[in-house]
Amino acid sequence: MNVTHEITTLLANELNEHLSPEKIKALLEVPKHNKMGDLAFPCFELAKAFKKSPASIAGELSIHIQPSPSVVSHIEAVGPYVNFFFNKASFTKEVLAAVQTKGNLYGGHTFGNGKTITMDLSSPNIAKPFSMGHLRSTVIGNAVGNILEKCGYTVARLNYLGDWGTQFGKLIAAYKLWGVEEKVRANPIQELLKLYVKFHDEAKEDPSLEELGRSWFVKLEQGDQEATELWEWFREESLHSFGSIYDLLNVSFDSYKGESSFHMQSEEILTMLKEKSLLEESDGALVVRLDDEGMPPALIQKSDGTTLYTTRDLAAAIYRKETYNHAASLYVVGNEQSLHFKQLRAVLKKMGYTWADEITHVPFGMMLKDGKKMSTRKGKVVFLDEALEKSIQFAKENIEEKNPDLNQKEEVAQKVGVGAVIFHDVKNDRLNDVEFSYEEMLKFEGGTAPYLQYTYARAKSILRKAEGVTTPYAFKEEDWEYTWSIVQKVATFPEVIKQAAAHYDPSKVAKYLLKLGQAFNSYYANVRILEEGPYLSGRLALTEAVAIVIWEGLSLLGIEVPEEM
RNA sequence: GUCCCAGUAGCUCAGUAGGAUAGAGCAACGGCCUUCUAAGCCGUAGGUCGGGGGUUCGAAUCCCUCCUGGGACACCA
Repeated sequence: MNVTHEITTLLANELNEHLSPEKIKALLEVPKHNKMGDLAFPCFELAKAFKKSPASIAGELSIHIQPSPSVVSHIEAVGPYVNFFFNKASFTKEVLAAVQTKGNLYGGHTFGNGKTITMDLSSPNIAKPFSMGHLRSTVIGNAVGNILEKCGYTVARLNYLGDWGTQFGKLIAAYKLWGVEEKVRANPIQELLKLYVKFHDEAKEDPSLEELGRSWFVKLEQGDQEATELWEWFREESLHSFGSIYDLLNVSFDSYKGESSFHMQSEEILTMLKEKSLLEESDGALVVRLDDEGMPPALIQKSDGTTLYTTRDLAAAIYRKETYNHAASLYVVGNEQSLHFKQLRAVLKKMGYTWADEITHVPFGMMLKDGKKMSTRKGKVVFLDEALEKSIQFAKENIEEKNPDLNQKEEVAQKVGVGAVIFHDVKNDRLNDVEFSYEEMLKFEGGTAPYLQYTYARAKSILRKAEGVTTPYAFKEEDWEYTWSIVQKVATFPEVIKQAAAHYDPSKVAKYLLKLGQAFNSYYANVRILEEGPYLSGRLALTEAVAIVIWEGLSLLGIEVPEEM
């Protein structure tokens, strides 16, 4: 896999006065079409130096350079490009050997060096149903965490529960006005949501309700017994209900410390801000001005003396640095909060924390309903547990139709159904808004998790029938088109992981897996794998490599993979 | 009003540290199951890359401007 290195060196020898090896390596690109080889060197930039056309430079280079035939089989000048064709046999051997020895560790890196990265992810609000919106943070965050771990980082997943704030004052007020204990006990989340929605509806007619809600929050922050008991009850019920969703999604956390854990520190924060003369009073509230950063001021304390989101986030950020001594602190939170995180970082910096730069907001687009943001207040949300249930049910129907004799149908249906939902959420660029649609989510063909799970199951089915995978890695001449397409992709897995980690972008892994899956399915349809003869071992090794990479790739995305389906 | 994100095939999206004929998947149409799981494979059709300028040998990609959609912008989170 050091073909690139070899080619770079040869080019550098030829061009040492004009281009550095680093520059050459950066210029090398993978051609768009297979017929153009495996690596290409564009000669445009050399045209001025040589006072020749790029095409003639390419022509000359292609003659002068003579790589070892065991690495590059031949070179072709096509227009302004020098195209290199790898020695497929030796390259393939190298790739397959690497996958076989490393197994599921293939594609990993060590550059993380054990350094700790904290991740704020999922962070649902208590007393509200887990919505499709929170799924994004959970699933994207979890996948990013897995990918970072694969790169050698230690990841601390922090579920910073939305369990504090004025909204709970409103909820308590609503419960006191209209709540029926038995109803809430029987169906806590649904009932609490009803109360919350009702509160906002009624508040439109009767603005004094807002005041009532705020006053209950004041009581809560002051430790009022009745308020605290109700809040604790709501919180407990919520955690219970979230737990089953996290089990289903196969996500776990290192901490469930929510916002409520940090409002007590607000006094310290205020003191520190005062000492640095950062605090200003404005309309009875306390703010930190950020004009010099071109930002609106950050509100730190409301005029009724209660804390705000930002106050608690400041305390939490400091706590995280002190507790985890992180090298980076990621916040997997919706794009609509980007101003908040800019302010958070700016305030921390003003407070003198140089590590404020370690804070990185990893934003993602919204889950939309009818082209608009979903709103809990208006009751306009899609509940995740319902969506998962539907998807699992659909997976069951598919099994009954396509493979009724399958073992462990329930378990497989769960993996497929949940996998489809997760994949649907991570396959596209984080920043894209997603219009929620069951039709889209319950698609089990084409670019979906079930497609990849199915591809894996087919590969495993073949490997089960074979008597183990051995060498030699030899390949039939007429199969190379299909074989090579797979080998190329398997070879780039490590680079894909690296890119995904660098951009905190799991969709790169998802896209990559789809390409690999397509290549293998095409191979499967055109090449008979289980055919006795001198090439059997090579085909099995290739099949195994694909299975390993798909399994590992899906696992990184947080998707479980059944052995059969 | 200010700032942020986005606009690529009928739909959902790739492709952006500028590069060779703009790619997938759905949907449509036509093929392929007496042989390794048809949740699959092969093929056909489908595009003034939102509009207009500019930089460049070369722009979906960089700059300017306009249009459209969404979001954020002081006592919600």
